[in-house]
Amino acid sequence: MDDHATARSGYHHGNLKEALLESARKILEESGHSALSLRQCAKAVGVSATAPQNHFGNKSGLLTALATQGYAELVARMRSSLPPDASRAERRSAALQGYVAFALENPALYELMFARDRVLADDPALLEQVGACFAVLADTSQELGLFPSGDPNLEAREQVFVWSLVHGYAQLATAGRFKKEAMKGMDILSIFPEGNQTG
Amino acid sequence: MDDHATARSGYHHGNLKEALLESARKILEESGHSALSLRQCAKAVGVSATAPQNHFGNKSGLLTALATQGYAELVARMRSSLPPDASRAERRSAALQGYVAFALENPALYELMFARDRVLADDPALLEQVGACFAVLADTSQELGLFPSGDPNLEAREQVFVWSLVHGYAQLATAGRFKKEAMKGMDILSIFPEGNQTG
DNA sequence: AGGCATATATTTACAGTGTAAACATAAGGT
DNA sequence: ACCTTATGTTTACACTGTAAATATATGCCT
Repeated sequence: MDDHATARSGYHHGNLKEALLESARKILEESGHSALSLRQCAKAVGVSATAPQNHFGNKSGLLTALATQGYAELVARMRSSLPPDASRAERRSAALQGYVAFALENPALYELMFARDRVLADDPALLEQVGACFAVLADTSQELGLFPSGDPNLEAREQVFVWSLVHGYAQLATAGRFKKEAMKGMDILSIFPEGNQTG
Repeated sequence: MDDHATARSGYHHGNLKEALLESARKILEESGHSALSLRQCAKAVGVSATAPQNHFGNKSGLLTALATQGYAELVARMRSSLPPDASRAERRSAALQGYVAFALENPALYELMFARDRVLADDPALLEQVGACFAVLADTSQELGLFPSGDPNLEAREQVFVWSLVHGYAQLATAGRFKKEAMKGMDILSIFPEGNQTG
C-alpha cells in the first residue's frame, strides 16, 4: 500500500531502521549514553526487544550508524549557508563556527563520534563521512600564515593545528571545563590566532 | 601483624581499594572500557563479586577514583624533570609534551577523564586534581604573544587556546584520526604557533 | 581482659542488558 | 502456486550493577 516511511501492516514495521535510529538519538541526548540500550530503543518504537538485531547486528552496529549520521550532519553544518564565492577565510570561519555549534547542540552524539571503543572504526560508511568531515577542515585549513612558509610539511601542520584546536575547544566546551565567567563573549573564532592575512 | 599494603588474613584483604584500582586500570588499558566491570575487577583481585561496593559505592565511584588518579598522574607528568629556574616557555614546552605523552600512554584512561557521563563530575577529590591540572596549564599559558596585548580578556583567551589545542591534539592522536604519513616528525610543539617571544 | 560499634567482605536475590538460536510472518521474484 | 529472502518474535542464557541480609575481623572504650 503506502510504499514509504511509516508503513505499518501490523507485523512488519516498514521503516524500523530509521525509527530505531531516531529513538536512539533521542535517548542519547535526553538521557545520556548510559541509558541507551537496544531494548529501550525497541520499546520506544513499539517493537520486540531483539528486533534491532536484524538491522544493526549488534549494539556497536547501532552506535556506528549513529556516529555516521552525526558526521554527515556535522559536514552539513560546516557547509551551511555559505555563498559559493566565499573566500577561504570566510569558509574557515563558517566551518569552525558550524563545527562548534553542532558539538554544543549534540554533546552526547559528539562524544560518541570520537569514542575509541564503542564504534566499529573501520565501517565503510562511517569512514566515508569521517573523510568528508576532515576534507572540509583540510580545505579551510590552508594559508593560515601561522607557520614558516618554507616548511615542506606546511599543509599537514596547518590541518593538524586546525583540527586539534577546534576539536579540543568543542569537547572542552561541551564538557563544561571552561569557567563560565571567563567565557563571556569568547568563542572558537576569538581564540583563533590571526596570521598575516588581512581578515 | 603487617600493618600496611598487602595484608591478608584470609577474610580481610587489607588493601582492597588500591588493589581494585590497580586491576581496574589494567583491565581498562588492556581490554578497553567495555571490558571493565566491577565483577571482573573483583575476580582479578580474588575477592567476592560485590566487594567493590564497600569501597566505591557503585561503578561511577570506581571510575571517578580512576579519573582522579589519572589527573594526578597527568599533573606529575607535566611537571616532571623541570629545573626550578626554567623559563615560562620552557615550562610550557615540558607541560605540553608531558600532557600528550600521558594521553598516548593511557588512551583509555585519558578518554575516561573527559567523559561526560561516566564520572561523578562534582566529586571533591576529582575536582581538586582537575583544578591542579588546569592550574599548570594556566601558568604556562601566559605571554603567548598570539593575541592583541590590549585585550582585557587576554589571559582567559590564552588559557582556552592552549587547553583546546593540547587536548584536541591529544585526543585526535590517541583516536588515530591523523594520517600516519603526515605525522612524521610532527608533535604538539611543532603545531604550536610561534608568538613574538624569542623561543 | 571483656564487650560493643564499626569496617570489611560474603552471600543471596533481582532487574536490565546483549546476543544467539529457533521460529513466525510478510514480501518478492520465478 | 512455490520457493527464497527479509523482517519480527519468542525463548534462552550469561553477564552486569546494585540492594539487602549476613558473616567476620578490627578498633576502641572501660
